[in-house]
Amino acid sequence: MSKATDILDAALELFEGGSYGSTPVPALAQRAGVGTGTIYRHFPGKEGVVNALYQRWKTALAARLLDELQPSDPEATFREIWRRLCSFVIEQPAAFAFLESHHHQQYLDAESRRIGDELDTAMTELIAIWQRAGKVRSGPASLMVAQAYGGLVGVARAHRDRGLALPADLADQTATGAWNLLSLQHHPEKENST
Amino acid sequence: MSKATDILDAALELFEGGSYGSTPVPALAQRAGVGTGTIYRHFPGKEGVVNALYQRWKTALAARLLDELQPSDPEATFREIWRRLCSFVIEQPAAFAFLESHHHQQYLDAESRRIGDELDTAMTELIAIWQRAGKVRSGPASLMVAQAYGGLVGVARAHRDRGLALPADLADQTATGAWNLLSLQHHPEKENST
Amino acid sequence: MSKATDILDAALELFEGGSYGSTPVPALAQRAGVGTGTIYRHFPGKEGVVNALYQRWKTALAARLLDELQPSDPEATFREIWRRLCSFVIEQPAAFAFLESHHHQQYLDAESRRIGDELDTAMTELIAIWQRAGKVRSGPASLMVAQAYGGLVGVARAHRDRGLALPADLADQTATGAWNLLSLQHHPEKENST
Amino acid sequence: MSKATDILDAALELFEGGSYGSTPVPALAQRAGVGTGTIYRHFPGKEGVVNALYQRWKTALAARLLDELQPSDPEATFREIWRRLCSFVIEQPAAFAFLESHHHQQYLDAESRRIGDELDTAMTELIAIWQRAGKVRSGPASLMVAQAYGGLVGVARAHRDRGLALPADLADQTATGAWNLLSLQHHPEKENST
DNA sequence: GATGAATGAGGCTTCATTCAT
DNA sequence: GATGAATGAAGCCTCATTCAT
Repeated sequence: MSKATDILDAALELFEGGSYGSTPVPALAQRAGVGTGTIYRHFPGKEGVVNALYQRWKTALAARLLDELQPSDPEATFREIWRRLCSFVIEQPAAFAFLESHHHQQYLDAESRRIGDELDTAMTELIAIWQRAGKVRSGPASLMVAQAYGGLVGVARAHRDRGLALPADLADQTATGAWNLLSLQHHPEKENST
Repeated sequence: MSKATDILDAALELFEGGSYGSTPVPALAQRAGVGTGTIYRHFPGKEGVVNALYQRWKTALAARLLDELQPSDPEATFREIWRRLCSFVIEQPAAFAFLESHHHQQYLDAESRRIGDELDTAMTELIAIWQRAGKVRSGPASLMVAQAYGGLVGVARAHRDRGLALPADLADQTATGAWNLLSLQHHPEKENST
Repeated sequence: MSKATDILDAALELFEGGSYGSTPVPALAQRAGVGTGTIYRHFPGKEGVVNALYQRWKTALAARLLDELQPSDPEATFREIWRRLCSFVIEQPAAFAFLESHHHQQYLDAESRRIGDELDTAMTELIAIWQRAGKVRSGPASLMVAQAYGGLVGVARAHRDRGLALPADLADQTATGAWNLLSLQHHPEKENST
Repeated sequence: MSKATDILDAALELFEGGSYGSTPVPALAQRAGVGTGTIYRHFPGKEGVVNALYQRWKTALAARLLDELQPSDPEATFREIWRRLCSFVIEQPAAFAFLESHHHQQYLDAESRRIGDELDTAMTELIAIWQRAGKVRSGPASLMVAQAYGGLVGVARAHRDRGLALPADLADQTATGAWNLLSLQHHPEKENST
């Protein structure tokens, strides 16, 4: 199985920036240190590689965020999830960037999409529960998740594209702001006045 | 010049989801209602089209955000920019999605990259100024920009990928949270206690 | 349409001997005097070429054998069909050899198989009618067709493979023998004695 | 040497229909119940297998037809050969089909071609002798052999391709017709009249 | 001797670009 | 200026063969 792992590791390096479409299979093989044909002994084809890679890391991310999560009050739970998410981003920025830049791409198969949606759904449902408990403001839960999660995606992309350093206390710097996206009431009447 | 505009409009529809690499030029020509050869009378090639499209919309976005911006206090200025940004997302979600999914792609030329960075830089400098004025918390300005801006990108992607409705008061729902990402102090010591 | 015809003509020359599987598409393009990509503008692919070729010649053969066939007594009708068949073999030996060496090959599509079976069926039914009229001996009609027709296939293959000359009076030399395959009673009791 | 025989038996099953070109060596190995590499311990390669198979069965066929053939008058001799030929077709239809569909294919080596031609030549010379003895009509002997032999090939192909049953008395049903192909005079002047 | 994972040359096909009309 | 048929370089993939086990 070492060859399959080598191939997936090489694929992560090469596909990370969204260059799946423009990376030839021989280039992937060379980076993995195997022959071109070896790719096809371990995966059904190029799409098989990108789907295996997506599933591998999306599963790892979901496990990281949700495994053995202790029940607690909403804000503490959110901060714990956020801390885990930031630790994943810091430890695996390439994998995180890959997952985001390949989300909902047309070459992902049904299983990849299912796994991808599963995490989204779990997060959105958590928010909805907290809304019913009065701990999160009203409004579309999926919009809040998208904004909070997207903020961290933006940070990861800035790291990859422009070399932004990821501080060790990333969670500390961003958790309060992220939680406020969910909990703080907005003041539409005031925002429209000048 | 109507043909060139038709081509760029067709390109926006086809490239939006990141399918630049897998869209054949003849398909672009057909969608634009012109002959294949006509593409090459108006653009140097396929990369020429995507670069022109990127520059067109990045320029439009920058103009929308910054033109005739009245000097005001930081929070009001931020809210005004945010309102303009949300109006752009709502009016041109395809263009916004295109800009994000093609950010820093390898086929973008130097001019496209320059224009892309220009807006990032302008935003980051604005934050830095506000930091020096004590209106924004300390920390890496580019990280804050990345998180706030990325949050809206996440919303736009959820709209495109999962059909999330973009509410008319999107700016109202998100501006306060976004501003807090920049202004609120975080409390690292508390986050580590439970 | 000239290019499509050029391609089919080249394909007949190259595929004739059963070498469909081992003829590269670029070789076919070169023989046809076109670029490799041009094949794919006129046919869905390599299998599309061999199917179009099969249907073209099988249709031509069927038309040659059956069009405007005057009703007559069985032997005269058989001799007329045989004469037409031999004229086809003499005029188009390559096409006849191609049809036989590709009969029932796995890459033939449903339409090709249908056309191929159609001619077989028409011939077998004609024999069956003549059997009921008492003009052809009893026994499996399809076996008789296979033997008579196969005899001419053997001649065509000997022409192709070993340079056997096809005499202008091929029909005269072979028609009586072919008719006797259908009409003469055999004498099993005598054949088994020594 | 059992492994070599297993490989040849598997090759006969797989190559019979003309699918030599499209059958991968690993598939052949699997059907034979041996490892892929084992093929190369017993044969020089894929072409070595098909040539060995061709020579094995062509030799077997020639031996069947000619061994211990008692001198007799031409018709009796022909009927004996024909009876042996039909028994081969009935007992080994796959081998007979294989021999015919691979006749004169380009991947056959010199030895295979020599053995293949040898049987053709022996038959043609027998006819020529009978012609000089006045027992067979005048005309190209190789054409007569081709037609008679080809008739049986047609029957065997109809068996394989369309499921035609091979009757136990195949020789009885076909021998007289086949002999008449050689012996009966044709009547060209009559065939042209109506 | 037997194996089958690994290889890479070569096959089929796509598509960005050209150019005669 | 506009067109789209033609092109061929380059991509994905197969499979005959090898060789370390």
